[in-house]
Amino acid sequence: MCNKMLFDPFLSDEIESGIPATSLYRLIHDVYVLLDNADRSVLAQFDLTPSQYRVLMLMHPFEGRRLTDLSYRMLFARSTITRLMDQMEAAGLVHRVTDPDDRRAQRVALTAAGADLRLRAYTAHEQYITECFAHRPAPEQEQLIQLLKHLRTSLRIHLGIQDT
Amino acid sequence: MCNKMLFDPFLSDEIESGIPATSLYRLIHDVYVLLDNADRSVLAQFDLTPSQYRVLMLMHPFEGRRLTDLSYRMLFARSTITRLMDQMEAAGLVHRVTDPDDRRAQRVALTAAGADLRLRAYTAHEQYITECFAHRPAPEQEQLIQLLKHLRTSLRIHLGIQDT
DNA sequence: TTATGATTGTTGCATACGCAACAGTTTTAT
DNA sequence: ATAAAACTGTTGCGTATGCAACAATCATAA
Repeated sequence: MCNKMLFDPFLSDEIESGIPATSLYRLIHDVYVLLDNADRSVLAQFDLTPSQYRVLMLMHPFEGRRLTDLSYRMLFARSTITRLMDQMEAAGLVHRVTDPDDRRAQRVALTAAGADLRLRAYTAHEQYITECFAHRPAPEQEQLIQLLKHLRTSLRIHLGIQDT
Repeated sequence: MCNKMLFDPFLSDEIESGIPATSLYRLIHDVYVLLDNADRSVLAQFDLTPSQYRVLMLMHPFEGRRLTDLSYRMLFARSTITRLMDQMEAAGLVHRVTDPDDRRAQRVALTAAGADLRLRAYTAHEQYITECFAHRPAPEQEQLIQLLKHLRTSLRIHLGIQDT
């Protein structure tokens, strides 16, 4: 992690287009990278990587979740989910249960410790994120949310299905 | 890469807050991931990874750039830049020159092949990105750009300096 | 001037992730 | 009923990245 105030990952001295799509793309990238870097430090306090945090948030508090289900939702390869679950199971956050209806499948569910960490991490993370955005007025945030929701929907439709 | 229409990385059945900051955070994440996945396939046509593409765009067409400079701009570790440059030098896209003013430093500059690829990749990528966003009306795109610019500035200020 | 500290790029090591292959299981087609 | 296809989770392997340590060089202080 190498930060100075100079962060400007896309400023090309030559190609600096005024093309809206490219500007938009760069902005989303920059904002994501900034947030991701910040995330890491907050979640490290709970010994969680961003991926572990995300999958923790996806766990149903009571029912188990299928690994494949998680991989679809996170856009991760199944093997990555397997390893994430290995880690989190070793850390005592989740436990695997074989699915009674499908003997191929596993279901992973939160342990008590997992549910506890989930809540604590969420609380801290949510507070941190709120601070990050606190410097922009509330109506602006709301407007951004609406616009990004439209964009996300549009992208999901436009970028159809691929395969493993 | 494991896509189905089901992409929903943050939909937690239990914790689904209406907190604006969290929604905003999730949206930015989701949009970034969608775009990043799409990126990869476009850039692969030029044998470029997203990182290689980014650093290519950062290269000055004539002058050399310091590796440290690139690492700051990309928020990458210096070692990562070293290896990126190793690859791109091997591919004949850039070449290293020792800095005459500072014998510690290297400057990397585009080769003719690098400049050529840079332009071709940029053109294709820009066109693709434009298509991705084409489903949202232009004024909406402009509005998003303005809001994200504010946000990026705010984040850069708020998330100050760390160190390696 | 010299000694101490900072900076530059590189390398070794660890981690996170995707892809391909696999065996076990279920589903579908014939 | 059975063969073919699809799906599930796992493992091996390759790649991308960060961190820590390092030598060479520069900058600063005494």
